Amino acid sequence: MKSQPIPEPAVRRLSLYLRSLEDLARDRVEKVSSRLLAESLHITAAQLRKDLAYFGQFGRPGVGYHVAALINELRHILGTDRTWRVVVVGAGDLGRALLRYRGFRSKGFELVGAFDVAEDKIGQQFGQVQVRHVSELERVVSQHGVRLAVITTPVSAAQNIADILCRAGVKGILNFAPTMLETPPDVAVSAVDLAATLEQLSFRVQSRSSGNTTQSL
Amino acid sequence: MKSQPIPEPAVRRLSLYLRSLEDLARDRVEKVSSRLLAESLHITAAQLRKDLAYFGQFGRPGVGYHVAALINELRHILGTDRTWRVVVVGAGDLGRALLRYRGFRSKGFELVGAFDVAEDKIGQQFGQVQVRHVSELERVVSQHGVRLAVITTPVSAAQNIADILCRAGVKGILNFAPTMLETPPDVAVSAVDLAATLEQLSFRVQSRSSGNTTQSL
DNA sequence: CCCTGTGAACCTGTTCACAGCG
DNA sequence: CGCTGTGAACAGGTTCACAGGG
Repeated sequence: MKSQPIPEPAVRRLSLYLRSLEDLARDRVEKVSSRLLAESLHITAAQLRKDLAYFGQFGRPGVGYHVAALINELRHILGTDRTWRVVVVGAGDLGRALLRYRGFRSKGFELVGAFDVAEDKIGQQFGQVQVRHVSELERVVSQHGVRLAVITTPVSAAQNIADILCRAGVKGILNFAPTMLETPPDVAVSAVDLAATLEQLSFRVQSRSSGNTTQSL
Repeated sequence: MKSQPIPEPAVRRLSLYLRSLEDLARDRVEKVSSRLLAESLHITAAQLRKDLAYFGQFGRPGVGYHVAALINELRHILGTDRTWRVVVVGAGDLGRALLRYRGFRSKGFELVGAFDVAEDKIGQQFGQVQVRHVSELERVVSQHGVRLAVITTPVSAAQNIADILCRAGVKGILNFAPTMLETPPDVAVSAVDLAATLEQLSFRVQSRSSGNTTQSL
């Protein structure tokens, strides 16, 4: 495995491969070919093999990939073979929905804190965590070594929260506020813009150039 | 404006341009150069000009773009200059959060129906709409000519719901269930996979190759 | 023979640099 | 002179096709 520049789209697809592999493992499938794994994802087999090849040699010619082994490899590559502590800032409808979502834990993410400024939300419990005031955010994040955060605040608060998070040592932010966050270069930001995603659909439907491409952020 | 193949990423950026322009309009800014509009989005001015050029000539040399006019153009291109009726299937935490989210209306999307199978949810009101049983889904969608839908059901139900939606005439699906939907080629699917998005962050943080790229689905 | 890993060819999208208009 | 629109050069990703292992 030589150190190469990894295509960004390849990393996105890794998550899809992992999800499919976990499905296969649940069905007690032990090995799988690139063809079989790729086709349900509407990806070519060559693409899948090349994506994996950026990170190492995991398959066996004539056989395919060992499902359990590849799952472990992918989790290791993605960094989810250990648990990441995550805080959620903004306990509105969306924030609360995320706090109660049970799909994160098994993927290696543990929601350890929720924050808001509204007095009536402070102290309420959603999922496993109680909502604290934002004034405690910086202390909690740095004390617990939290490195990932989710922002579900209104646009008006988002940049300020991002600044606090960066000061406290967060290295990755999942941003649901429809605004561009300015962060230091060592802090990664992924944005989920629901309105923009609907606009994409609108465009594709309207222009009938629809190609049924499923994109996963 | 010649008919060309439009780069898919260009369309995604259109939503970002539109959002920035709407911000400018709110601040009573009347014209803007490609440089100014691009820089806050961390995009090059040439990129922005080329993206717009796929759709027409909207700027004036020496001046820039007229904010209000370009907003209208972009809305027209995206198809959001008219209102799209949207149904939400799955009234769990996430579905309810979307139903209450007020950011869709102003972008041209109107949530007109919510559906679930849980008896205790049927009849409850979230946002402007009441939850109906999924058995009514096909009828409501086809009667009202709904063409966009959001799926927030568990994975186990998602494909079945997608089939119903497609039968009823839906042409675009925003899918939050972490599974690949099979749809006819004339139905567009956009997927938002929250766990996968966190995995991307995990990877970027872990490998410290973080380049602070904000991607918007 | 089936399947992986991979260089090479291909294609798509981005950046550059400049002609031309206001 | 500033700024747009655009062909041309460039970069990044994807697909192809095949060598080689089991």
